[in-house]
Amino acid sequence: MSRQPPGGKSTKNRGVSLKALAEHLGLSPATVSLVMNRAPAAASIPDETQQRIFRAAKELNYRPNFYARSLRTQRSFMIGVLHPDLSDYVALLTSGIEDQLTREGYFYFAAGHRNNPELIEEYPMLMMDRSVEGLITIDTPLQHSLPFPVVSISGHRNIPGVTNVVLDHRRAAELALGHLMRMGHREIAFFKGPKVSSDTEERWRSICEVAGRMGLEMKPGLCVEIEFSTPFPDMGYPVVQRLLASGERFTALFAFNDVSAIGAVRALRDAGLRVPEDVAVVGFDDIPSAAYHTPSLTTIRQPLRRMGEIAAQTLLERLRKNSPGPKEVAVEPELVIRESTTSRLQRSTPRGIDGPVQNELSQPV
Amino acid sequence: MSRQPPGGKSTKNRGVSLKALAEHLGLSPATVSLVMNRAPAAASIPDETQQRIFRAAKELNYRPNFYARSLRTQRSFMIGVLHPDLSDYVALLTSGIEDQLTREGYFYFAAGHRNNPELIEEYPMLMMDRSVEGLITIDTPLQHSLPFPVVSISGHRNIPGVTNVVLDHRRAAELALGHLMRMGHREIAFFKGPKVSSDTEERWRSICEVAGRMGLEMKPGLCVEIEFSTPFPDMGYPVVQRLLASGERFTALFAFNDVSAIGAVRALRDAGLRVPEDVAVVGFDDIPSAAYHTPSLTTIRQPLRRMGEIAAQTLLERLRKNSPGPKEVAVEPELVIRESTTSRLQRSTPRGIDGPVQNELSQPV
DNA sequence: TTTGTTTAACAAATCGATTTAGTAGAGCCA
DNA sequence: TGGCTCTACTAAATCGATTTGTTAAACAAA
Repeated sequence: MSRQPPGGKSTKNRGVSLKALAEHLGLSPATVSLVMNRAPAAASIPDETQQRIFRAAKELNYRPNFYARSLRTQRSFMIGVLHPDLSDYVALLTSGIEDQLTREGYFYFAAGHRNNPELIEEYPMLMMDRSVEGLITIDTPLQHSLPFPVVSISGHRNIPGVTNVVLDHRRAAELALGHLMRMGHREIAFFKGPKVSSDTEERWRSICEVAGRMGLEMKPGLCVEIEFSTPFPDMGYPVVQRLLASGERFTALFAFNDVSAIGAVRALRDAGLRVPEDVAVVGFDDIPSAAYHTPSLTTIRQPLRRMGEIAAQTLLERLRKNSPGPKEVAVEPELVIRESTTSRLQRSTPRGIDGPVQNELSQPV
Repeated sequence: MSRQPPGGKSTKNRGVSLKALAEHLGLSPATVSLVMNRAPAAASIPDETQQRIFRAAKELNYRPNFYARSLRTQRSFMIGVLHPDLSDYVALLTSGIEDQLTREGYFYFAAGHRNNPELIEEYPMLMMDRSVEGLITIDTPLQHSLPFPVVSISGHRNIPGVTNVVLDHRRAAELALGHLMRMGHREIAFFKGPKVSSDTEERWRSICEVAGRMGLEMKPGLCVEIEFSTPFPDMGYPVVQRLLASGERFTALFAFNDVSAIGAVRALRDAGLRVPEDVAVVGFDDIPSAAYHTPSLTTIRQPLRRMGEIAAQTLLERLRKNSPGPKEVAVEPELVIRESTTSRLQRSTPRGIDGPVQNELSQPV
């Protein structure tokens, strides 16, 4: 609370203050402030004086002290962004968030909690200390309400004051399983996400439900759980090794996300299996590199950039209106078919993240 | 300068102020402040009173107003981080930076300029307005000095007040070309990076120089320039298409970075060429997914996380000592040999980012 | 001439801390 | 009693803005 590192007063070399500017002009700080802020009260000040003020401000390169202003106005134009780690997934969301925030003059603090429960608890407080006006959480299990508006991406808890931006996971499961079943697969292995990921439960529930509805049996031996979470493909590798070691037969695999799918593909190939000929693989997210892998990944696309934009817009809207905002905003997934589920002859050139290949085939292989 | 979005006073619901706390205790704000900050002047205050203060602070959940404090002390504990875009490369660096900053109670603002010169000019000013104590730039061509300490990662300009954290590009070129030549390659194609990337010039110069020294001819027809910069592999794809269209023969390719290498591999394969059998490919950076690609990428590893840490440490050190700091800090690259330059029989399992495969072969293929 | 209104500004309080320069009272000594 | 040193605090200035309530002067209306 009172950490106070030594020395260093680099904030000192600031330019002129409002007072100095006013003095230079032979006016009072009040007048200058009113004019600079185009306050209604400045209406009575003659245009000539106003121009004089603006000119002097430019000339002396006057820049208002943000802290002094924030202290007085109780507005910080700061948003906190809390995530587990800077993965591809988070980076895309953050791009979308940043776009919208800067558009309205906001900046953001980002912080990675690495799934450490203490940090998940502590960071929102630290951000509050720094007077953020609101918080966006990404894949972060918040435990309780906070004294400012929160928008949660892929959070699924029902917490007062928190707006959830969520993917329609049921639809996602339908797309993935529908595709695999149309391709003739019946022995499908499933990755269950790591416990720390807040999408895990919801996604798994949806898969089970949809599989049931489609009459697809989910063999317990083919359901494997990812035990740890990293932003790197080593997340999926050992899981497939376990699966293969069990001897259980399967012709397709629905991974938890693209990153684990990539690790899975690697493990399959290292075991001498071909993708998609021996095992078809479906990822989740559609991160940019999914289109460029070999084989390119069939995946359930989350509109990540868009989700980030929506989260930021929703938060700004809540701040503007000072209203509780919606409990939930849903976005729709999309099936992107690429090589990892289709045979060589049928595949086509990947077109990067904005031109997903959408030529779904209706015949099983 | 005076943008003032409407309404919303969500910063309002703050807890007790120092004054309120002092009143509650029947003491003056001065006393409470001295004790809370463990100031030397608090030495004369009896332990019992101190405990009383701490207890009350905890009880009323007193949290100092950061802006008020910053205004008074002229310290913000804020650092700016400026980058082109949130790529894998940037994400890793940023992780390293964040680690070091949070360790000392600093937060950071991140902003992506997307290589827009106006934003490159404007963002440092906006950050100054927000009273950052220093700035870390990543792959960003700064034009001039700034009124606070700056550490630049992969910046190569010599600007007063800017410490450069740079890779030893000569060594990098030696590692890459040495490896390719030992593998028997003589017709090597080269990617020259996009003009906007600040590493481009230095890296290219080093390659030319080392090639000359090694007696390797760089055919103009095999030197292709990447025309645009994205964080995605579509950066390398069209370049290889051009190269192939030119009809010039080559057996190896040294890409600008891993991302463009991945795009290149894809283009080669789409053209019916095998990697590494027909064309060997070397990347640059060693981003996490390089090890998981098919084929896994041989690459020149930059210790990105470490570079981020070094940048942050250097900046904090400069702030602490209020000194200009070193002009330059160099870090060493490392050759990581994987499948994209070695034939199938010789390859081994990738071990993720921390266990690079180092069994360099001395026989040409 | 008096009153009222508009114009063009300013003084001073305020936001919530930090920090310097004091001060009232106790204790001790001569 | 006076003078000195501690002890345990506090008053008040300050950081740099914003904002409310006045005010002096000019002008218009009665």
